[in-house]
Amino acid sequence: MMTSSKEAILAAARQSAQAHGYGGLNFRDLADEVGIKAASIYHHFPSKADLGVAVARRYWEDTKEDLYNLAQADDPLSALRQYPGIFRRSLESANKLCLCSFMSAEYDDLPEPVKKEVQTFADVNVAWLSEVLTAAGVVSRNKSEERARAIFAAVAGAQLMARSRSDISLFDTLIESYRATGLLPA
Amino acid sequence: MMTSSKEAILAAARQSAQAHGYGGLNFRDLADEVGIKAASIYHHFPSKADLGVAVARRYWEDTKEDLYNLAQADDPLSALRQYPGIFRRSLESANKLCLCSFMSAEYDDLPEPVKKEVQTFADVNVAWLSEVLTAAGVVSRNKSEERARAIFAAVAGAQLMARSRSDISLFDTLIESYRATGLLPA
DNA sequence: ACCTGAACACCGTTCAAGT
DNA sequence: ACCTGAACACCGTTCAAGT
Repeated sequence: MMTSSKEAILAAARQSAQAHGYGGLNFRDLADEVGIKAASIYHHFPSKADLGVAVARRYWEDTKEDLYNLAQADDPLSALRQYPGIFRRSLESANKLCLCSFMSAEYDDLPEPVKKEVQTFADVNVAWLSEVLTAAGVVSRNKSEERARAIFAAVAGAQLMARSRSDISLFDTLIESYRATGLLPA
Repeated sequence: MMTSSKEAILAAARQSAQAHGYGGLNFRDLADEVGIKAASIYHHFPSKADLGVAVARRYWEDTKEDLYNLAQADDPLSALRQYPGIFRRSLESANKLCLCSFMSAEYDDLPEPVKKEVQTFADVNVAWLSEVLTAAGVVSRNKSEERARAIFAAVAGAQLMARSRSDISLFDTLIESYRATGLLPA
């Protein structure tokens, strides 16, 4: 299976951005990883902003597919209960953060088109949660989006806190607390 | 009222770190703001790591005092209801993030002593919440710390999401949702 | 199309010198 | 004590030029 330089750059950039953010993303290390020179990256992505857009877009596209598969494979309530697992997997993978959480922190220094992709990531999550919450009968349709936002923000916060202690079990405990208090369905 | 250079550096560094993170903090811009030269900062802080430690420590010290005052001025339940206001004020101030949320994202690239201060910030918040939750009779003592962590993580997540849309009203809505679901007392 | 050398801008840091 | 100009080594970013 042949992997193009462009795809290899995209994959490496995603890993780096989840660990070091958009600001911490650097072309020399990225190039080393891919096996080309830093300047060569500019042939595939005209600027760092373009790379940032491509990485963030691919990120929400992949997440959207994961969420779709989750909803296909299971009933709404089961799918909902597995949702935090997506954020857990980032922590399992070298204590990495959701790309869009990191970029939300970096909001002030993000090129405008990158900001848009970050917001789309949130939109994709909220739309999916909203749909599944309604289908599972957890909330009425007119309250589902508000609840979806609350869940998304809280799960992202749990991931951030767990990362700051390199402690996945803390993430699990937080999610359990969200269930115990009623933010997430038990 | 005379402000020493050291205090001025500390204040400016805090503002910058809340907007751009530890990585985005740079001595030349900082010096400009204070009205001295970059090299002069080293007279007060021997290295960037030392400045980072000082900023983070001062940050949790100030927060600890704010929390103490909050608990002094009001009954436990009122104090608890005002807790999210601390995070709201950062957003009001040029859409800034909690310093320690930003540094949690940057965890991989933080000097070890800075990581410690970031964790202390979380500890201070959790200890205060735990105390107030118990005093307000919201939870039993043996469950208060778990609940305190959940609230801290969720409120930090709400601030992060609101920042990514530059929308304080989103923060307010999220907090209201936490109240409606029972994570926070109504 | 795909890649690179070399330059540019900027960073944290140091240090001898100035007040 | 407190500050600075100038320099250092390094690194991210860019572009004109190579194949």
